[in-house]
Amino acid sequence: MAYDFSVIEPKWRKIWEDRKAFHVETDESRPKFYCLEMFPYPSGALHMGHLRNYSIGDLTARFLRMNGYNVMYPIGFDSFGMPAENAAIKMKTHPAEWTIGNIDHMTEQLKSMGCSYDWRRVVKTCLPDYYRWSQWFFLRMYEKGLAYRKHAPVNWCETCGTVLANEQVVGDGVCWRCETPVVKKGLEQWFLRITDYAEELLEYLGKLTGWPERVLTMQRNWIGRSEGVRFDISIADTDLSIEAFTTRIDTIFGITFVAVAAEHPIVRTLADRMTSEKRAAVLDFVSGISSRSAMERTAAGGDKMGMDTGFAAINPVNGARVPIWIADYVLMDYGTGAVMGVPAHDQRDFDFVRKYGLGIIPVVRVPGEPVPDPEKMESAAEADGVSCSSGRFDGLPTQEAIEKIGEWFESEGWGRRETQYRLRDWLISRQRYWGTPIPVVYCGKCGIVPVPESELPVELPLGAAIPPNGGNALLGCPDWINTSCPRCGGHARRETDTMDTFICSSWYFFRYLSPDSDDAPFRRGDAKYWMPADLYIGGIEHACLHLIYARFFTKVLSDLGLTDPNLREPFTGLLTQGMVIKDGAKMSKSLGNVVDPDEIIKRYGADTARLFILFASPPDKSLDWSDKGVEGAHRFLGRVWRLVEENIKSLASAGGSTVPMSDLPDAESRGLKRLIHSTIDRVTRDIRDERQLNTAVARLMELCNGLSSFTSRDGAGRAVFREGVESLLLCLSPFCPHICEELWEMLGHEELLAVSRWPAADSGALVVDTVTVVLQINGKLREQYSVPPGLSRDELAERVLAEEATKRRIEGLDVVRVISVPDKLVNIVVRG
RNA sequence: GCGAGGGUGGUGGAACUGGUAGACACGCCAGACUUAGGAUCUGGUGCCAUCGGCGUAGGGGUUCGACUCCCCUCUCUCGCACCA
Repeated sequence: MAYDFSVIEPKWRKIWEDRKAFHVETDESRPKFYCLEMFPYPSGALHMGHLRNYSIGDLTARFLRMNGYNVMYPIGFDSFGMPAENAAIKMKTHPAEWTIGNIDHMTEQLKSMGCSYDWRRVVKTCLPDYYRWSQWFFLRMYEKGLAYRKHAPVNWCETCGTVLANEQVVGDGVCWRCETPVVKKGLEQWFLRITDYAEELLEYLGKLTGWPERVLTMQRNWIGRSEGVRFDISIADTDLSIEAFTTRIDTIFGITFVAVAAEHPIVRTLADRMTSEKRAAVLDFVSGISSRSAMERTAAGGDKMGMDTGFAAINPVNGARVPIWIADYVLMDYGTGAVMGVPAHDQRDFDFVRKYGLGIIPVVRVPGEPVPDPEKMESAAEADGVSCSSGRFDGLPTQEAIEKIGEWFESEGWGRRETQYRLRDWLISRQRYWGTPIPVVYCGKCGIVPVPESELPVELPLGAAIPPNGGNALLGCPDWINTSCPRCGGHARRETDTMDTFICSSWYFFRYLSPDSDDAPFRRGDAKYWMPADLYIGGIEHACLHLIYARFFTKVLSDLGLTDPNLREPFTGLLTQGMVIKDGAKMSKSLGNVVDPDEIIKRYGADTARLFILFASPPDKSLDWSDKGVEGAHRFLGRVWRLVEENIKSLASAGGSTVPMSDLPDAESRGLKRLIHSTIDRVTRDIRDERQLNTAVARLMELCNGLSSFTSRDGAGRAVFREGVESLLLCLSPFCPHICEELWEMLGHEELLAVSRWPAADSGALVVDTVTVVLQINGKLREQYSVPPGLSRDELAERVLAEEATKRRIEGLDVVRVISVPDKLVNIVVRG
């Protein structure tokens, strides 16, 4: 009987399901492991990235299950969002229909992979029994002031017809989904106060030791903390002032101008006090800047644009009058929207001054050198040094000057020290239909009124017709929009914006734990037992999106008292899988280098697909797809199959007992026994400690090769052979579960391999009879010798020096030194 | 520019705290079995060569000994990018 995966794979999936092999429950008496994967968006079909993600996840889940852990390993679908609406228009269907159809298809695909999910726990975020809890969280946050509505300049994507959060504007200022350049628009929108958590989000990054450094750095940069001084600069000959923020208050004596953002409100105020001609010029300049997208603004290659307002600012420390300019490099949404211009010590200010011919005043010098000549400066001196031309602060090292001048500003009442973050509050409104409705109504009398908890969920009207022009379908649902005010009973309008889908994915990993809970989003006890997730596997593209939002949500849930107060982080370990590459580029439809997982599974089986993916490269590195490599993996499984099938009689008669090393009569059997246990040892360490799944596979291939060439299959040898085959199947089963399960059954086992115990390496079987040591002469390899292990430094040197070959090698040479490393080598240093 | 991670055979990739570079696999070559084989099995395969030499992006250093540690340079990928 040949290896026929098309029969074996469905057979075992059915048996696993029938025997509920992967059902899991909260069980305080057992150690838990929560293995979480980034759930897919139901775009239509799985791609190779999914296959890789879930192969790694299933391997982990199966490995830990066999190692005695109570393993939570769930899956779900992140099923709200734009693509469903686009597809609905294109294919003349309804987003719900399209989405549910895709979920069904992808569920079949996921099942065909043989992943050991607890399928009872599937979460679909587009269903009311899920999103009602997103709405419920929103209400809790609204009560606490964490959800609020404000008018602000926001990011607008014309193609998607909606606003976006800052995190969803990527690259050169384009929409994360459709890559349309994003423009600013002033709108009243809902926000979540994630900035309240900026400090903790940053601080706790230091505790996430199981996260890749790369992701931590990206989040650190995104949160962007900086300490500085916020202070007032008064405007000469007016009653006005401007607030500025700086991290380099030590350079305050070097101000030669003040720059404000084009969008800064002071610009209008000042414009109103200008001559009509000047005013028109200024407003024209400002609207020119504002109308450009972020992409256009940065595309100019850093060339800075500015215009003099004609007004002067007064430096608080010395009364110096400096011009106030409008500059396009000053951003309204960071700091105060105004900066003090210190060209001597800030490259941007320097560039600006170069262009517009403003002055330069150096106020920091290199210790031991004179004050630099501003005429001869070629770039700004941004490095620390000592203060100069700064009155009584002269001679202070930069850090000390920052400290002292900051104190001075506070004591004079000119300003205060402050910490700034780049992180902005999370804009969650979306002018889209296919999302979680925001549970508020607008009443003419009462204003914003939250929908009472008892009326949740606010269900999305499924009858809505999707407008072909891409607008929000909810606007076409008057019966849904028009409602009564929960407070006064009068007429009210429902909020027609829905929530950002990243809300859905910010807490789904809690819902998995209590999927049937209908009086709370999840049960506290379940969360206490399972959270935080021990390993989270997914792509790095979510480093500053989902992974920040989910951390924020976890902290909020904890502060709302819904979870243990100590649960501050959702994911202990994070594994960011590498991309799947083909022909040197990421798989993509436009390049035409996509390989369809379905076809691979159909042609070679899921076991082969998984094995190849796990073998071809370490999980966190990119993976080069190779059709030949897949065939190689398939061939290997064929060899494993034949190893059992062709020896089944001998294997069956061997029984289950193992023979200790000392009872093995021949060297070959002892060698195999040693190989078996060193393989178990290495594979276990590779998976558990290093996540080096590719080398784990390599070890198992070596074991298979060793078993294939093993000849003494009688008596004690037969028992060792069987032990080897069983160990191979046990260790290989997390990689390719179906074939291993089938062969396991052929060996006469009734218990499922999937729930069998992972083998333990017998340290007694790891001992070796001899070791190979090498002779080096001046560090170059010359001879190899077999010696007993454990010789001392001197014994080894003596023994190697006594060898004829050694003597020949050093004959007539002057031995200067002999270095001996036990069990490794002897290096003879010679001269002449 | 800043930050992170890489650069090892024809290819994907191994190499524990410095101690036999190239595990394992792909490809290739040769052979066996076959009507045939893109099936399977066996052997070979870093480079140059006659001993021997050279090899982990390049250059320097530390060391008895360096893919591994230190310094410099080049290069690739990813992320951020006027953040005051």
